This record gives sequence, structure tokens and C-alpha cells, in this order.
Amino acid sequence: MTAPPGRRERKKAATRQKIADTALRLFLERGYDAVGIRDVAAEADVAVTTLFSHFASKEALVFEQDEDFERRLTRAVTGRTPDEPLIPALRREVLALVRHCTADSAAPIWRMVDESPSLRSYEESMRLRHAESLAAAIAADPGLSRTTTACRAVARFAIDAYSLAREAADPEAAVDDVFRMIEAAWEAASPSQRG
Amino acid sequence: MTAPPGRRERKKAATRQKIADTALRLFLERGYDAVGIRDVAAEADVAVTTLFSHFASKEALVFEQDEDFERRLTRAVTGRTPDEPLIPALRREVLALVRHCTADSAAPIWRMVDESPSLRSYEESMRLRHAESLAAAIAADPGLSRTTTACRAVARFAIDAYSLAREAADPEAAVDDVFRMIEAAWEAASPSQRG
DNA sequence: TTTTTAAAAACTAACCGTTAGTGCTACGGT
DNA sequence: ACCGTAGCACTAACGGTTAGTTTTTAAAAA
Repeated sequence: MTAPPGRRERKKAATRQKIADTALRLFLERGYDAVGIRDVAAEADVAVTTLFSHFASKEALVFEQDEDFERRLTRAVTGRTPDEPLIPALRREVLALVRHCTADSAAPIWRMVDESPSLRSYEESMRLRHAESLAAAIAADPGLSRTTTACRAVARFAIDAYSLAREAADPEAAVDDVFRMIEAAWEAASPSQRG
Repeated sequence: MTAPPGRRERKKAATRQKIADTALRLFLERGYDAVGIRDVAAEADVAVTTLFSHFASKEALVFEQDEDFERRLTRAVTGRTPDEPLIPALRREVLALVRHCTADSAAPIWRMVDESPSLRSYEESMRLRHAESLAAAIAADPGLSRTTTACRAVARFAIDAYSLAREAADPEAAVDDVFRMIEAAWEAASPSQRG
């Protein structure tokens, strides 16, 4: 199905990557707010309109590969072994994501995000989107008989766990703590618990 | 403490109210995106800079009294009778807030919010702020011995409940469902549960 | 190969939210 | 009555974003 990518698509991808790389470099060098869209476009040697044809907003330049994040979450649900229960699988993936984000190499980026209200806000919206995808994946699992509301709730709780852990002094311990709570919540939503 | 408000303060408050009223009216008449800041300022007969001295952003014009929301949430925790457990008190207040927001009279406003990405995003940020306040209030209660992480988690969960319920087909049932889960999560975070 | 098409990128010019700088007016404390 | 200052107006701009249009260039048709 995936035909060998033609020159056109390769060039497009290259342009996109060049823009993203340039943007991140400038942002880290001079600070997110100190770098304008016009600066990024000039340094990447593209027109401003070209930049916006690849990225929907300035913030999107920073969260370039957020689709990975989303896929990893849903895959943790849809791709788990048939006998593995939902919550531990989710916990494992969230833990991996938290480790990934709190690694030393990622620190400058997250410092930048924390310092910019606009980036923080953008990330919040992303997280909500991810929670929705996750909720859909959970609701689609035939082995889990829960209400739509319960599925959406645990999805949000899992994203909350990720978010809280990233801010916590001991991120891994925070994942443990919150997922212990989520496990109980998920149990309480099981059909046999409801009158 | 509250001295009789002088003319100056009354005028200021009147200006603020006039701006907010005008803005909401125009937004509902013509749509949020179709109305510019300059339109609102002109119709309210104030300068654009005056408008921004009363409201930090265009979105803030819509969520004029969001501090009420925050106070009601924290009060539900700090002002409850000494023998009332946390979660039911929280549930009661969230239910009241959901009822308030899903009332027919509020429908046009929330439709407008749902249709504007910018307003949705702004509300998400607000909710996160509210969750933080709520977490602080919960953590400050001497009767509840839980970790900081657990307090922050239930606060987020409660806000999630509000958010999910507002979108649910049956909002009140959704509050019930999610709070049953929250109750279990809170129990699981109790000190005696931890090894 | 040549021609045709359509995507990708460029350029211009603006729109809109937001802010800085500045000065005027009128209320409140003395 | 007098002065300090809070509230507001005004101009001008900045920075993200978009519309409209035109040029390039890869891919498909001839």
C-alpha cells in the first residue's frame, strides 16, 4: 500500500522538518517569545505562508510530533496482549511517557514550555484531544463492559496522571500513586458494582 | 472592612459591567468570531485600551465571573460541616454547578463556547486553575491525611467530572457515575491502603 | 518528449488581538 | 482649595494569522 514516496513528498517532508528544526533551535537559543514567526521563516528560508501550510500555529512548531504521543496511548490499549487488563497496560505506557519527558535531554524544552503561558495552554488542549482518543480506544474494546462516561473518565484520569507526574518531585512515584487511585475508580465503574 | 464604595469605584465597576454586557450581547447576536474587540469597545463607548484594562483578553469577556466558580468549589471543601466527608460535599457542589451550566437560560452561551476553539481552550485553562485551587483547599484540610499527589489528583478528577457531565447526554447521571469512581479513588489513596 | 494538471511555495497586503507611550480629566485625601 | 493619582482616551505599533494571487515544479497524460 505504501508506495515509494516520490520526490515531491520527500521535499515536502524535508521542508517541514527544516522548519521544525530551525524553529526549535531558535526558540531554545533566544527564548520562545523572543522569536517571531517571521524570524523562523527567514532562517528556514521559506515564506511565512509556507510555514503556516505545514504548521497550524506557532505553538504547533514545538509539539511537532504530538501524534506519536497519541498513537502510543491508544496502542497501549488496542495493542495489549489479550489477557492483560486495561489499567496496568495504561500505567506502563504512561510511566514510559513520563520517563521520556523527564529525561535530561528533554529538560530545556519542557522548561521552555513551562515558562510560556501560550505553550502551556496549547499543551492542555493537546492533552484533552489525547484523552478523547484514548476514551474512544477504551470504549471500543469489547472485553471491557463499561459506560461511555466511565471510559471517558478513566481516559481523563490517565492523562491527569501523566500531567501530575511530570510536575511532581518524584514523577515515577506519582504515577504509582495516581494509578492506584485509577485502578480503584475503574473497579468501581464495573457493571457488577452498579445498583 | 468594606468601606462604602466611592464614586470612583462605582464608576469603574459600571464601566466594567457595561463592557461585559455589551460584549456578551454582541457575541450572542453576531457570533463570537464575527465580533472584534474594536466593535465591542465602540459599542460600549470606551477606548480599546480601557477594555483591556478591565479584561485581560477577549475570551475573558465571556467568562466574566469565573472567580465565583472557583470560590464555590473551594468553599465546598473548606466550608462544609465538620462531620461531612470530602467527596459527597464535592459531589454536591459539582452537581449544582453542572445544573447551573446546563440550565436552558445558559444554553446559548455554552453553545457559543463549544463552537469557538479559542473559548474552549480558554475554559480549559480556567479549569486547570480551578483544579489547582481546589487541590490546595483539599491539601489544607487537617482532617484528610493524604499525599499532595492524591489531593491534586482528586481535584483534577472532580473538575473532569464537571467537564464530562456538561458534555454528557444526561449530565446529572454522569456526575453520579464519575463521583462513584472518584469516591473509590479517594479511598484507595487513604494512608491505611498503602504498603 | 511534450503537454497538461495540480500541488507546493512565494509574495503582498491585510486583519485582529494586544501593548506601549502619552497626556488629559476628575475623584479622593489632605 | 490643592495635589496626587486612578481611570480613561488616543495614536501607533507589534506579532500571529489569513486571503488572494502568482510562480515554480513534480507527476500524470498525450
